[in-house]
Amino acid sequence: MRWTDFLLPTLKETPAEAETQSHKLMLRAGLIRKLSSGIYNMLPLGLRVTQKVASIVREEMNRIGGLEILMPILSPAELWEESGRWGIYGKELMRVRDRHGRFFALGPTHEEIVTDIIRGEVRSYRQLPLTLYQIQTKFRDEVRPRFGVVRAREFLMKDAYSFHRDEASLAETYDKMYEAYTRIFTRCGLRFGPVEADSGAIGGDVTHEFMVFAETGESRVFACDCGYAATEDTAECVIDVPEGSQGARGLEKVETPAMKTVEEVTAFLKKEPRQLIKTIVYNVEGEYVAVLIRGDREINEVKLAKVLGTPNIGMATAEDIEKVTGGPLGFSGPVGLKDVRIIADRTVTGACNMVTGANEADVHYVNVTLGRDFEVTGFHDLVLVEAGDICIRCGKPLATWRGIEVGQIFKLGTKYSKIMKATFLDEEGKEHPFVMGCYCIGITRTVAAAIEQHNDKDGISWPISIAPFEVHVLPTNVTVRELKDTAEAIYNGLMAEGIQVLLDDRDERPGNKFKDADLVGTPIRVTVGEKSLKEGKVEIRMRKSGEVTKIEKGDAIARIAEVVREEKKKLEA
RNA sequence: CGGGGCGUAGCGCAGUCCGGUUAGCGCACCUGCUUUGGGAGCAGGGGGUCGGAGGUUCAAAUCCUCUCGCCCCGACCA
Repeated sequence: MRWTDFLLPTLKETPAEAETQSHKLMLRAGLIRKLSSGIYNMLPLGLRVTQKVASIVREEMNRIGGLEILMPILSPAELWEESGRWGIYGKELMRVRDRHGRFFALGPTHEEIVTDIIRGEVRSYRQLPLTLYQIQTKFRDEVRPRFGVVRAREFLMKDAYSFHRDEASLAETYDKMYEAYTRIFTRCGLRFGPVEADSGAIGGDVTHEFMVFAETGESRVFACDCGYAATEDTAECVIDVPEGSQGARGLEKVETPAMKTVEEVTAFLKKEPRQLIKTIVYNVEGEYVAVLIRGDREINEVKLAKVLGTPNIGMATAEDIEKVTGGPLGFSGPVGLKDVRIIADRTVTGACNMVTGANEADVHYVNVTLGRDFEVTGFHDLVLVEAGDICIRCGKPLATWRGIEVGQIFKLGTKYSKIMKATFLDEEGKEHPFVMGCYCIGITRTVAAAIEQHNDKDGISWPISIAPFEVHVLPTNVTVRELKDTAEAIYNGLMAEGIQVLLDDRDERPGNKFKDADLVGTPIRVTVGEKSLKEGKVEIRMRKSGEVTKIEKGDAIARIAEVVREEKKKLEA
């Protein structure tokens, strides 16, 4: 491609709206332009990268036997009502109405639609397993679109769905997907990690998220050298449980004037936060539940929601707390608490001689002991893991890092097939619901994640597998005949080798061209300038290392083609 | 939805508090000349409903009311 025939609008200054490196660089290097909040135009350069990522994904899906299909973006409300998600998906589901007043959803994901296809077309166990996938625009009315294409309201996603006769078959496909995902992100040149995760609105029990390591990532992950890795929502850790209740001292009330926080109370009583039990009252769909956790730890609300069996939980208001406990906010405790379900984190197991609120203003209890002074209906793992906590697999401390979630794989089971009555017949003619899995990858998000990992002060530095061009040919001055002709010859020669080349044939000063070349980030740059050409040479410069080698003009095409092959080889999975 | 901030040329901004020339600067763009190895110089030029609507005033980018959009922080997720 000749630059002068292309639309590649680079920006010297960063638009004010951009916060993260990937967003800034996608705008500056002319990959995208914003149309509206969370909605982007994909310019030619951006599309080239997106399509490269998509084709790597397609190759790997096909390799494990996936069949590509294309489902419509618009889907009738009835299908969503059947699964129950028309109601529970919430405001994130974009809805439109046709001229007859019928409602449609703009697909955020397609479980209902594939399930509908399969229940119509597949009758026999002989047709299983079956994996269908598509690469398509998805819509989610995000509460807060952010970071450009990373959290957009309209984005490109690969979504695959597998159908099985039993869990064993699902497990097999799940493992193949896991490996395919590993190959995909490796081929894209990303540093990433699969982590155990929460299944959220899509449902199912077993699920892994694929995280690309990035400082600006929205997700926090805990990981251990032994291979254990999980998101903040699901991470578990070993809790040091104190000894039993021998040595319990007598329960006592103490004055704690205006001291509401753990820090205030423990400092006043000359105790450690871990000697106190926090009591947090939650409003669970109109009912109140008191949740106990040791004073030095925080509650993980995702775990709590799972234990309570509903995502609709929130902290009770100050007024509700007075009503429920009889005391003001900040002085709640389990002792004498009536008519409220009390559950506790494992840190409360064996609680002895602890401090708690007394459910009256400015008073706390000391020497509170489990079993003697209060009871709980159950112990659960509700703790929010922190860096340094102990790994449940190997006993070493957990490390923490941030990541961008680029894909997730789920074992759905029969959640959708049961409710939508999608069944097949086994050898004995017995009817069973399909066992399902679903597997997605954010294609446009992967592009952003790649930039987030591969950039420096000068711009993007693409892994060659997803670079919009493999080689950037840069004549320093196109008004000089010899420079122009040499550059053109190399350009044509490389194209004949099947290499994707961008020729900067603009009549610009060299400085501008160098700056733009670094910004756009093509991995290999060939500089055709007067200095070297006098000696009959051209220069190869690697974008990532800055390393320059001079080569004979006559060897250029063969040598460059070789460098391209070497670079590609490094990213093979 | 709650909290904070911003809308002035394609991009980045000043001017707004304290109303008063023809609304300004840098970059980008067009023409010409010079220049050509890391974001050139000179000269000339084009481009604005000052987000929108209403109001106050002799006079509004500037003051008041309403409204729309965008960004950031929190609850969501590929």
